[in-house]
Amino acid sequence: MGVPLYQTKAEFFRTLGHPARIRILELLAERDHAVHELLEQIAIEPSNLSQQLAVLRRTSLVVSRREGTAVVYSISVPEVRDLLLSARRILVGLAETRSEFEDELMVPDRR
Amino acid sequence: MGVPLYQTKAEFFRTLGHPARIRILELLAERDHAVHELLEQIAIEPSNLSQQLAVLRRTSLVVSRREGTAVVYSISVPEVRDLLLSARRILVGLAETRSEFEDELMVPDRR
DNA sequence: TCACTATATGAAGACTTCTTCAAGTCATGT
DNA sequence: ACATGACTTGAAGAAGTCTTCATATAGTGA
Repeated sequence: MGVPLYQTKAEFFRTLGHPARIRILELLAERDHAVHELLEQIAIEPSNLSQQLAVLRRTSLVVSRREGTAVVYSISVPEVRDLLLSARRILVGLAETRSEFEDELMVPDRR
Repeated sequence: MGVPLYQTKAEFFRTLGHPARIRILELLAERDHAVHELLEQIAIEPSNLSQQLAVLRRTSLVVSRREGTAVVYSISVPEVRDLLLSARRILVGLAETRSEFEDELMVPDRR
């Protein structure tokens, strides 16, 4: 309480605002992954991956558990899937709008 | 198209990652607003508001038109509403998770 | 216990984003 | 033409985020 919702929302979106973190969430949306599995899919340094996982952990978007020698991550809020889908839809919409606009620019006199 | 989708998505979420921009989108999701109307609702300096509107314009999330002496903004992608709702749902979920956890901390020995 | 692999953390410089200030544009009424 | 109100823009320092490096910790098997 105290912190206004729009502030919290902004912080939330900011934690999604990084390519590696998006990829992590997309992979975890499919199924749980150990850190070394994420590392195979995402081309960044291990310590950088760890940092990004830490960001996601801080906001409780993911949780980790140790399994023997590996650490396995999973999404803690399944609704994140909807959000990522929503975002994709919006981006596709924006891309279309933009390319229509570019068409007009390319063929300006054609009705 | 060159730029990978997760990169584009990250940029998109980053443009949502600011309290003023969230408020702007929420207000515009209700109805179109002139800049001076936004200014009444959002407590920031006019030039700051303008900067934030510029960010939203650059990503084509909003469009502006001049109406006489005023400039009126509107949302260009209606799906943004779903996204904001999705986000709210997730945040509520997270808040609940966290407060359950805090309950455990406060009453640790009680089953 | 030691060496090894898997992962996390702290710190620092590079880089980006914010806020504010000063100055600029654009319509309107006089 | 000018003054005014409504907004925008560019620049600059402050504040925040990224990436990398060095170091730390936790299991595992020899």
